[in-house]
Amino acid sequence: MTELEQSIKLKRGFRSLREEAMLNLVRTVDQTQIAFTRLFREHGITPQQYNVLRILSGAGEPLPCLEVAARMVTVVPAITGLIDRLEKAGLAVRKRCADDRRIIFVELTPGGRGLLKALEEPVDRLHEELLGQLTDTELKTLIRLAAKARETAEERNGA
Amino acid sequence: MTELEQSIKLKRGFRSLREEAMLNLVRTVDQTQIAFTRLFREHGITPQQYNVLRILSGAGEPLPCLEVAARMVTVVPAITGLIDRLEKAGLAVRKRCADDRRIIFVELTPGGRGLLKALEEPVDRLHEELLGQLTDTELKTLIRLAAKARETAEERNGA
DNA sequence: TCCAGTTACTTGACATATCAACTATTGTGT
DNA sequence: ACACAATAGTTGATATGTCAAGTAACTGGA
Repeated sequence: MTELEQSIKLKRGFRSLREEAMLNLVRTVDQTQIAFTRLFREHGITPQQYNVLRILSGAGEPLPCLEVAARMVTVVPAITGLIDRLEKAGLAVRKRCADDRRIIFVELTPGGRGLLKALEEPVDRLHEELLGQLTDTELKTLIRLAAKARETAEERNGA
Repeated sequence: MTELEQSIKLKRGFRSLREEAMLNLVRTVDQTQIAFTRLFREHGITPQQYNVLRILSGAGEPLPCLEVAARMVTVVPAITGLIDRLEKAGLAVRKRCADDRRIIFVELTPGGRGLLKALEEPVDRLHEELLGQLTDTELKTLIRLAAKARETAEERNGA
């Protein structure tokens, strides 16, 4: 396909097919995150707080602060305030490690575990609702292409 | 185990194919936005500020504050501070409308226009670099599936 | 033992997003 | 003309993300 043919097919405002793809991805994630943010807010937490709870639950054991941050896309300093707020909300607690006093473990409280349990079904339902129009085949294609699309970025960002 | 499961070190699998797709999308957008954020920072602006400049440039004329916000995924109150900072940086200016004194137009300054011009080539190059591994066919598929994936969300969010 | 480097976090400054509430201005109905 | 609703934006409180810089604790080598 020539450059001209390509440019003709471009929707107004996009400088290239790649830019169009990028902006489509960003908008899709933005829109879906808005829906999840609202769901979480109904339960008194933010998406990031939910991520921390989910990671702690998935690990099945207390994790060091930085380990939690590493499993999120979150930058290190941000984890401090995040855990501060979870602690204030009674959903998690900090526990200093006896062996290495630099390390501070984060642990789910029963309250945190209960909230996660209560969110399981609504979260599943929202995933179903938001992506319900896509067939399994389409979902697999989307997963494959999204993974391919971030390969270069992950290398550059040192993932 | 998929690449994403490895990279975020989930011990249990995804709860559903839809969740896997969702987390893949989020992860991809996060990673690519990190790269763009760095590029913009080298030029002294943030991704959001770039978006405002790009919208004003695309419109070709001054736009009301809320019109700018409407063209972004940005919530109304956030646009105020965003424009404050652009104004302070000398990249845009506010101009009160004479006909309807409630409306405040935002306009690019020559400096803002110049910055956009300087960013054109690096931004194109970054799009090329990040998504260069995807063929045109794959890009089109990705665009189509991403659009389909956000249909429900946009309806729910009143887009 | 002591010091320099590393590691695990925390803090501070700033940009942004969210919602609710507020001001200023305009339009509308009576 | 007056009361009230609608519109355009701003402000304030809170949550989060970014980087740079700081603190506390461990580690390895002279």
